[in-house]
Amino acid sequence: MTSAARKLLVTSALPYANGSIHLGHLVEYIQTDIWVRFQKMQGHTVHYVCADDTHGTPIMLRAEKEGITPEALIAKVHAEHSQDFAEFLVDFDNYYSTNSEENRELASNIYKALKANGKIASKTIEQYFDPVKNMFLPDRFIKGECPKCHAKDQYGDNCEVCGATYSPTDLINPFSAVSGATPVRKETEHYFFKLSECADFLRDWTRAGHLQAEAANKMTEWVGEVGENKLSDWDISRDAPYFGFEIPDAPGKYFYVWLDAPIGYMASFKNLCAKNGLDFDEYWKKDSTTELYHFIGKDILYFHALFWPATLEYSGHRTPTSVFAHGFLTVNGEKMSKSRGTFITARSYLDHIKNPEYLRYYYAAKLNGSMEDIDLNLEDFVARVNSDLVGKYINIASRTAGFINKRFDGVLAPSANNQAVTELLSASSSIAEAYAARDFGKALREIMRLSDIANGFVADKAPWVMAKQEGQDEALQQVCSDALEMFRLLTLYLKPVLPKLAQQIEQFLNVAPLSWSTDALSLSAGHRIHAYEHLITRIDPKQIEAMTEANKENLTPTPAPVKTVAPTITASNDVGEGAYISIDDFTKIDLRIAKIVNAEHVEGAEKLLKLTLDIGEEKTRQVFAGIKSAYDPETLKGRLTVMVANLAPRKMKFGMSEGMVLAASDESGGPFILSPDVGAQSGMRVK
RNA sequence: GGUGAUGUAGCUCAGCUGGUUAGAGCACAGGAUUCAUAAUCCUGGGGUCGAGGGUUCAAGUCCCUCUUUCACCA
Repeated sequence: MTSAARKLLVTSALPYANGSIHLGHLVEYIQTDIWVRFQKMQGHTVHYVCADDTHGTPIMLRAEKEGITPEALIAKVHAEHSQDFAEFLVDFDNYYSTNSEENRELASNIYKALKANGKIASKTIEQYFDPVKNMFLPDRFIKGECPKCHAKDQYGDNCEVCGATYSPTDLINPFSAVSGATPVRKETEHYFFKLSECADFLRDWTRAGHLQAEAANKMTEWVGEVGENKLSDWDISRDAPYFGFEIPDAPGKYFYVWLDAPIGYMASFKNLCAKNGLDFDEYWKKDSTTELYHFIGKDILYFHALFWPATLEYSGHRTPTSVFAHGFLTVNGEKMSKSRGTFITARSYLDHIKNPEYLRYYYAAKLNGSMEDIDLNLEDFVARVNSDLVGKYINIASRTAGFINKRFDGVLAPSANNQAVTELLSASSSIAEAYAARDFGKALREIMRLSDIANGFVADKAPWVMAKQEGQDEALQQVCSDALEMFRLLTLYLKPVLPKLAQQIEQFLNVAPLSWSTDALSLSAGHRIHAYEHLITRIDPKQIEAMTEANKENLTPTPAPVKTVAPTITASNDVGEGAYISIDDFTKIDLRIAKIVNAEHVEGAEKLLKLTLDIGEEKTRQVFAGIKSAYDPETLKGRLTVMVANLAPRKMKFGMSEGMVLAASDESGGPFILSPDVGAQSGMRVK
């Protein structure tokens, strides 16, 4: 281990100010926080900064939808995010916002520097424009028919049905997801960062050890070999209306959110400098000797390993020391899913499981510094926390402190160099190495092995036998003191992961805050500890059940959730709060009489029936409805009912669901599907 | 489709540059123990290391083909 004090600036990726923090996000913040805490415990100077990523079209449209200003929206989200992070013990030195004066100034200056360096070009391009909303449309806000498989209602960049990728101009019958209008193609001038001219720099940079090996391989694919030019220029401007920073010399043009987002790392740090009197340039100037680390998800490697270093390099700044990418989170082996109840927000976890350190421990046990995805297996989570933390680790104090307090008035015996204690002590450097390498899983495996040694030591010495014998007081005090010394070391080793528990234990042991430099300072003779109280409790599997249950989206009448269609049509949650809708809003819903021509069970689906509906179109519609509990498919065939015909089709595990059948239900029963009166025909509009 | 990863006991994962009978934790079975939040300790069962081919004295570890899962393709 290096002992010289280093200066580190560490970041986690900026969460977008458009939604809540969920367990997937937390992998990264917990990973970074553990690493940062470890580095601080090593005595290094570390600044950990982050911010909300606040710009872009989705934020603008969502604010509009909620009837508030973007500033109000991002302020609200900022408060929520800050609270979530604080409760998960993610200890940022500064949590800021990309919508700040510091960021505006830095983004402008970087842009000017790039321009002065000849790295900015302007070009007229043709883009889809929404004539009703009077705005250019990002790819994700244009929908239409897939040019390959002709699936309807696909996004402008790729088809969710056949997986084809294309540009929005390839879509058949495109429409704006914002207004529904048919977009027109319109010319506009855009500014580009000439990334193509940075290929040589990036080829070298990506291979110079700043990236994990897998990431570097991936970059080679993108940058291309020498002589090959695979990089194209990067479009960094957007037209008004856009929520972001206006480009200094270009009225009506704004920086693309991905330009100013990473600059937000700098801005957050600059804001911290102003508060703490730190020297901004020491960390960002071209030949800085400080270290800069970015923790990110593998999905945004492109931005952090190509755009970002190039932006820094050609604007006269230092480049990152390392970019650490991690994989995604799966829950019970599958992508997080709202219908399975595994799309769990930070808040929901806190409400049900309460203790954030359990999740920190489990994630740490799974993280190894690679880009592999990690799985949160909820059963394993319970078993691991209960067994490792309660059964093994905390048990050491629980089973020995009582003797010390009752028999020796809390006073410890002088530390005797016994073999078990020595072994725990000598593991210090290998555990530190594992932490430094972000192989937290390895560190925790080692720590649990040491916990086993400690428990084995206690079982071997059997202090409870000594307690009943005459003249064994000294030995009893010695054994328990040694066990508590081992407990102190284990607490030190676990502290980056379990900072709050460690703090409580420091109090119980009556010691100063533990750090790596104090590992050898064993509890001295005559040291007095406080009474032991239970510090953590086991997780009841019922808590997990309740949590997933609470996160299950209501599957009735159909699992097509309004939340996952285009952000612009996201329903607000204020139904029932007296919010009225206009007749125009209502007429947007195309309700039709549908004849159920076929109904069948879906293999593997607990709640769904697959319905084939005739609504007078050439083709029938396939709809998955969550009504299995109440209906036998046979009794449905031939019936008429009512369906929403223009609901965005949704890809489900079992196929596409092309609409939604209406049904009534509440806690007392249901679902009950609707039937029209006699005379109604398939395809009739309901209004 | 292309590229990069990935597939090791029921579950979650270790296995470095190829080298003795493939490891851990949980779960399971038997025993011990009662200090401790039914915690702990000892012993044990359980794997053709995704499939097939190849290189080698020797392959989970290298090469080829196929396959699983995931991501990326601006």
